[in-house]
Amino acid sequence: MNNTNLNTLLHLNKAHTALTKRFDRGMGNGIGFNEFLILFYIHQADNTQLRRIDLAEKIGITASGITRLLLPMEKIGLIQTVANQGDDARVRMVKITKGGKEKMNEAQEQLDLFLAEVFKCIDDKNKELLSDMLIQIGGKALML
Amino acid sequence: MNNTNLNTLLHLNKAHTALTKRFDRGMGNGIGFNEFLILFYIHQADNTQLRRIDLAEKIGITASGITRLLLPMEKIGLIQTVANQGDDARVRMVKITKGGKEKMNEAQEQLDLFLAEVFKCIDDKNKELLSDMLIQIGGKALML
DNA sequence: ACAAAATACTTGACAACTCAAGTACTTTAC
DNA sequence: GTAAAGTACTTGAGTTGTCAAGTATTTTGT
Repeated sequence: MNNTNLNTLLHLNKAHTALTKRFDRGMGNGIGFNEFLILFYIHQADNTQLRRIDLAEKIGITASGITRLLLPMEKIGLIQTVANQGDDARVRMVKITKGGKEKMNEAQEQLDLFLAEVFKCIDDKNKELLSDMLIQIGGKALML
Repeated sequence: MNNTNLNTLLHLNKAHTALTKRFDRGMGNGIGFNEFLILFYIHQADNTQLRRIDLAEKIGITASGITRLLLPMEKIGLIQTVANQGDDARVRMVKITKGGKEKMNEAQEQLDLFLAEVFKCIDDKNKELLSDMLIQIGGKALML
């Protein structure tokens, strides 16, 4: 038994650490991979703002982790907390600042160039298939 | 522009965190995912022993991280350091103990069951394709 | 209508790393 | 043959999270 499933997980783990660590040392311009993800997801959201808990769920860390990550980001001026304009007084919306948007764009440019190289040898059809499988895997893992 | 490459990375990131966190809370029987990987890779190696630096490279953390992770594992009796029997006095070989092997087998059984469920909806042909793509991606990321 | 459960966060204590620098060996180059 | 560079590892200090527990608010069930 070659244990294909486990080996796939091993390869997924290695690809992930290789990609994120490559980002952290050299592409982020001072921000880490998860900090980039935070900026990116906020920027994509309606009104460029998101609830902390949704952010946590999207990037796969705990609510407490989000609190910890956002604190220095707010001090540096990459994001800002918006007083709840909805009806729920528990939520604190996070919004991206102009400075945060600039930082994100810089990082994304470099990341796009890098990813283009990394994915160059994979054709579009397979790239789509890869994406779909990863979505399925991630979804299943959360359910079980 | 849908930015497919970046989206693929996002899905990869999410699948990875979902899988490893699922392992950490509930399947490891007290050991974390990286600790499991350490045991697994040592067990697979010739003579069931490995250099610390090779272990670090395999699981994608730094040499210093390995030192830090191995310390409590040796205290608990999952691994043991073997005096260098080679010619190089710098290396400290890590060997898996009987207890470590048992712990690994328990964890691997649970992990295999879990992974079988996660990968159930992906047929063998695509699973192989997925593995190959992940290997390519991980390799490329380290080179660039 | 109101107690119980759930949700959105924050906080203290701690785990799992990283980076830079240091030690101890080994290899390379002249 | 020896100085310089490289490799294998450890250590101190800091970062990036986690988990368990707490607060404040909202939802649910009766």
